[in-house]
Amino acid sequence: MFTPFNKLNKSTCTSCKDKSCAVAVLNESQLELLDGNSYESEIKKGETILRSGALVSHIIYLKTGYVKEFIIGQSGKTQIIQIVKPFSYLGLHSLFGDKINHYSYTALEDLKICYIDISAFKRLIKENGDFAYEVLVYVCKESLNNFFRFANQSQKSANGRFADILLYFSEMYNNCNFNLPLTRQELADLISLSRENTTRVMSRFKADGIIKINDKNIEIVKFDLLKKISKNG
Amino acid sequence: MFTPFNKLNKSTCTSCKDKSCAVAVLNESQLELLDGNSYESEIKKGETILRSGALVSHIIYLKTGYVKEFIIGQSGKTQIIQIVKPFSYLGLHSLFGDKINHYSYTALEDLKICYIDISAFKRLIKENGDFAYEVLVYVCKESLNNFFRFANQSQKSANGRFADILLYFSEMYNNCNFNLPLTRQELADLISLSRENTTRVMSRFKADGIIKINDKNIEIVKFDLLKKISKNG
DNA sequence: TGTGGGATGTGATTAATGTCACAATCATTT
DNA sequence: AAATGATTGTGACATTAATCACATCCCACA
Repeated sequence: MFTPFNKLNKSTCTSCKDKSCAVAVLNESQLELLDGNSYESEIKKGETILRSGALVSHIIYLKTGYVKEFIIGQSGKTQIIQIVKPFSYLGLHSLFGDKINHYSYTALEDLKICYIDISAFKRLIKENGDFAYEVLVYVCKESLNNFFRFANQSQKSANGRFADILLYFSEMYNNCNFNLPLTRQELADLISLSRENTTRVMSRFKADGIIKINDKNIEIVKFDLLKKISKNG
Repeated sequence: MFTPFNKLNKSTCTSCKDKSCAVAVLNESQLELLDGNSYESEIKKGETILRSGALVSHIIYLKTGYVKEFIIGQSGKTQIIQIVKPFSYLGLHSLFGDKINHYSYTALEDLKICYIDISAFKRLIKENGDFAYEVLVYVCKESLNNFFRFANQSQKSANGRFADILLYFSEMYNNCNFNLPLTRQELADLISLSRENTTRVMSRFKADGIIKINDKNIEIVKFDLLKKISKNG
């Protein structure tokens, strides 16, 4: 069997154990099409995966690791949209929008991604309705989640926002004890506060015994109180 | 030819002049399927079209008129997500999410909508890849637009937010002179400010000769200055 | 004609948040 | 070892926006 150059030492899409929900519904020949139009790559922590403003030639599937999705606003301030989890697509919204990428993505740790050619991806959508349906589900869910966070955030004060983001991370890692993948500044950019105010809220929560802090490590001690703060403030 | 009861005096989807971009790619038999699973309805100004929390049995296509899309946050405050324009779908995100509707919609004026049965809609997506593609384009564009607004808004002060929303409306109506479809309170809920602060900003802009105000009617006088304010804060 | 309720504008006050300044820590480089 | 720069915590202060209070205005309706 012919093995394309860029597939050396790479798994095929067919045998991939990290398939997305959408790719899971593809048939054998469609998987081969995907396989012939995608290639795997490794990214080092801190590297930029995709930059806002770039033309979209590939969409990116995140196999392992966490990624920061952000934009730089008109005033030059950074706004972090979300922390993207494994098994997600990067740049998908922009692909179907206007072909220009709208978000920037940087790796929060060493990670593995797959580049997928956009024309192949589009062809799969048009050929396989179940695939299209799953992509739609993905896009809509993500959109709903992020909007819910944003909308709630804009109604809350600093305490409520910080409580929210702690719950967000504890849910993401499925653990009350986790290592923040962000600096304090990035945390601030995620909840739209100043860095100083963010650390102040952290100190207050620590002093009140709601959380324990050890550099990047955070442990939620009073979970219920945190939920109450998230709700009321 | 048999005419179903609910189609009396209604146009068919085939002859509809207000088709969405997605429906425009359907073939004859698919249009008939759509026709058999949708019905038109009229809504009076102020009526609720769809409520957050309801199970999604139909999606709604907005043929004419403007609609307010909003959620009520955990604290009870209202957050308006966007003003939905004609030729848009209502409840689409929720359809592909978890079957529960996440946004509420009320009519800002008398308007015409079409209810479309969700199973028929899903069948069209799975049957016709071009249709699915167009639906994806719609969802992604809307998502990008709204995020862009939200992300920018969260970085701006009251002046910047109000300037933004004036530009938003003038673009929507394609006119520097327009009638606000919202009360001052709703305007405040759209840009996440208090009602009082919103009117104060309006008064300031009026005093500075940036806009003219006559009740709900607003005329943008100094367009360039408004853009500058929007940009700088 | 009068009455009640919603919407609106504005002043005074309070609360929250951003900004500035500075010190401490740590990792990396020279 | 010294130096540089990034990150973090914290106090003082300035700025901004929310809240409270109240007066108008307008409209629907008795």
